Amino acid sequence: MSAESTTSPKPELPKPTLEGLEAKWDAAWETAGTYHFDRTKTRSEVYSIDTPPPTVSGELHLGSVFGYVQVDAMARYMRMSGREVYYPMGWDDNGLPTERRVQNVYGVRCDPSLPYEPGLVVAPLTDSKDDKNKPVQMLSRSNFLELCHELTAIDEVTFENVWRTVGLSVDWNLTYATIDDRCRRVAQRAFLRNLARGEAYASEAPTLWDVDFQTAVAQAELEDRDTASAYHKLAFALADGSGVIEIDTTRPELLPACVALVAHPEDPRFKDRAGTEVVTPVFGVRVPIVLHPLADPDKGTGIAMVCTFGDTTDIIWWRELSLPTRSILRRDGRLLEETPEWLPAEGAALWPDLAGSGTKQARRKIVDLLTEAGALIGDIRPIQHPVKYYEKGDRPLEIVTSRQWYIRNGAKDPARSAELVAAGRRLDWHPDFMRVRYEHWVGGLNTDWLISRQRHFGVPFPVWYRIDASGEPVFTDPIVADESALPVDPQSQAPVGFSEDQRGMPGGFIGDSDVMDTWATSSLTPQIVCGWEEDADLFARTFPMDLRPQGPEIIRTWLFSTMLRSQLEHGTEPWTNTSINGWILDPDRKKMAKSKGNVVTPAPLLDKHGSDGVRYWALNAAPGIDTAIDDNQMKVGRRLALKLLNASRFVLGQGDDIAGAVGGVVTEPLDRAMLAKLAGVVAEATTAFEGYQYQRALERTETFFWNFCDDYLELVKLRAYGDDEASKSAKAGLAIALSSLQRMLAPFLPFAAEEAWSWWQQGSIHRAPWPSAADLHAQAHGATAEVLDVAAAVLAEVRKAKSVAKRGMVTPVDKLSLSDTADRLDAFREAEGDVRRAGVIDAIELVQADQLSVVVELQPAPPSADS
RNA sequence: GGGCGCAUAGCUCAGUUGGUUAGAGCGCUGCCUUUACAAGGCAGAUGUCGGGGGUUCGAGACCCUCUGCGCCCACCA
Repeated sequence: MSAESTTSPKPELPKPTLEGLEAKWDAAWETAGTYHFDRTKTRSEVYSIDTPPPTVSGELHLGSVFGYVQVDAMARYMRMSGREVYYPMGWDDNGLPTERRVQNVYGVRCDPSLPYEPGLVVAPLTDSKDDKNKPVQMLSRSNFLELCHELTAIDEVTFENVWRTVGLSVDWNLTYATIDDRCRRVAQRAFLRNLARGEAYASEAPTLWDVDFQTAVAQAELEDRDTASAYHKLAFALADGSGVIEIDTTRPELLPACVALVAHPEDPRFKDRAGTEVVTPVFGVRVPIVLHPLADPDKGTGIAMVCTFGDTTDIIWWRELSLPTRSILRRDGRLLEETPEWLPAEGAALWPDLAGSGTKQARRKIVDLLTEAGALIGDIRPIQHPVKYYEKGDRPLEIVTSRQWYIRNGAKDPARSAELVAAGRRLDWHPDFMRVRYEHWVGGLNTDWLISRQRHFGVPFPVWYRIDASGEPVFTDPIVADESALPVDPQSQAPVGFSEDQRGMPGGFIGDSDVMDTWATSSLTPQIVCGWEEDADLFARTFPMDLRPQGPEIIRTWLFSTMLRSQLEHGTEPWTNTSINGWILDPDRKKMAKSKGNVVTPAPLLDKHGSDGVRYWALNAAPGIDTAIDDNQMKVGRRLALKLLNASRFVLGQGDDIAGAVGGVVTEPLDRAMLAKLAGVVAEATTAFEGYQYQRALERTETFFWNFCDDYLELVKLRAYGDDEASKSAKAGLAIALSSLQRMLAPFLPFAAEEAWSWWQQGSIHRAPWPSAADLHAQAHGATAEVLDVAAAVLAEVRKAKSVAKRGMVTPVDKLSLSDTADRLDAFREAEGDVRRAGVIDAIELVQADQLSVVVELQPAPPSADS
């Protein structure tokens, strides 16, 4: 073998580049089925992941990429460590976000009273003037639903492309959408079972209501927003004519709905007046003074106006004090058209002017009336106070009475609540402190889970109601669908024993017109993906699942409700682990949110830094830890990926049979020391991954890899040239370490790792076995890392001396004096030849001493041309 | 009002059950085109570990307390 053939990189090795790796390897993995689930594996061999189905609404944001990449790194580690990973992907396309998006994109609204128009084509709105001025187009329910399906199908393709670009190792044969047939079947089946067991029930009750979307909302979907409001002090005349009682209210427009005044039972100012009556100003309605401990003597004037219904406390007072119901709001948030029958003549006379007003308009009018009547005392005092909103809504929630479906969630059942807390404690949480949020939520529930929504694009309740002879629906005894017929649409299908022409007729039936909230379906993702009641074989291999990854903000919704459904249906936890990702913060450390307008989309960053670069940034954050968006970290990741390619290229240029060197024997002390050190890093990384601490595995691996490049590679590269035993040992060391390092970086940098692996190995690195610390230890033949540590330390001193002297690294060293302990001098002697070559050192003097000290005498600089 | 988390270099963050002189990257400064890598490499400077108490032979880490920030929850007249 000639000298040239071993001293330059082989020409056929490609010039390392990160460009295009994403598309290249995504296609290759798809073709090879690299991530296809092997369903011959048994439950103990399988690692199943309950992937969060992202809401399909336009664009993914960087926060999603952050969380999903962290899960993917775990999935890749699990796969390499020998588990068969079950990794599906879902799309949450069911529900309000999709309806809202369809309304905006196409300029349409749903009117369920319209007939279906087959073949109707609706084009998305453009930015043109014509489209902007176009009136809203009203569509039948079926046409509207068709558009929902059409748009989500487009969005799902976009989403899948992003996920493929960031390298999620999902099995793309295993996708679901929360509105698809399978999900509707599972959601309806689970509901029917809840109903049969008494866990689901319908109830007519006051509920929080969004007047824009015209639907009920659940406790979990509420958020408080600080909202401008104002105190109005109103005078209520005592019915016996002996004076007035003043109350403060922020909702004067609800005065016609006032049913009582309430004070604290111990409040000396009011307790003796309990049972007496006052007269509402302007409207002249007589209402009682009542006592209840929730009335706070320190708030306002210490006595409050109870209306049906101004806030949730009103509901409690109304229920516990058996007050009458006097609702004045319609479901669209406007005042009733017809004059309320409880108003006396004086109040009734005012109504025609108020009827149909929005709440703001009504407030102005009633304030004017109060002012005229002299019943508004003092100034209106503006305040900011928290008001309940639907998290996706724009106007404060109102409270209306309506018939809704609920699932018992422990809010009214301490035993069930305790079971749910206990189930949460059997889960392994990553990080553990997130468990507290779950426990607080379970403990703080005050109503059962309201699952019905008065919307269109969702899973229908699979029930119908008989219509009695007088034409009224009978809600007490619903007709339920048969499980074998699911999914059903009671709006378009008749129940067994009836025909479609009996719909709405006396003696006939009507279908339940509500749909389930999205969470009522997504709380069943383990049942959906594992084939509950549809694929018993798959279910046995995948359920209960291993991991539920998700965001912290949906512990109260998704995590809790999934736990609840699984407990109710299976009596078990749906998974054994849950990992909760942190937030993405913008560079000012503010949470990224659409409402703040600081959302960052992933595409430009992926383009600029490459998927491996973006992944590196995301994977530096531990589970549950918030992270600021940081371009620098992405650059560092990109550089690490490029370094992996370059180092691989270099090692693979060390001979024709470098792949064979993986099976070689490492004999030289320096090489053995390196493998000993590597074995330790593998052990640490493995332990870290098993504890879901992927970021620690990355940090340890990365540190070793840079030291490997800076020190070990430099120390052995000259020895590796050649064909003697020492050269073979170096090549074996290089090959074994490279193979290990590529695999250890593969979960983090799947594209660069696969590219470098493909240069010398068969098959995908992502199906290659995770390196074994024990094997590496055996190959090190009992060595410790000391020889490498000493040699690297001395080489660093030599480099430093040259750097301080502002000389090049190839500058020869005339003499090196090394002082150190006897043990470390012995270790140094083992690698003396390597250090001598790497540092270009002539003479070496060793002096026994207490600690390391190095004196470097450089060859004198040649006379400089310009000095 | 209650709870959880965070506070370490100019910036972003490590620092596992307490244990030598607290680390990395970015940024900054200097040097080097060297045979894998100049979109690179090598090297250098940089800290009252938020404040105050306490436990301990020893505290960035454990306890108490205060301050600031973030998030979650809460019946918000």
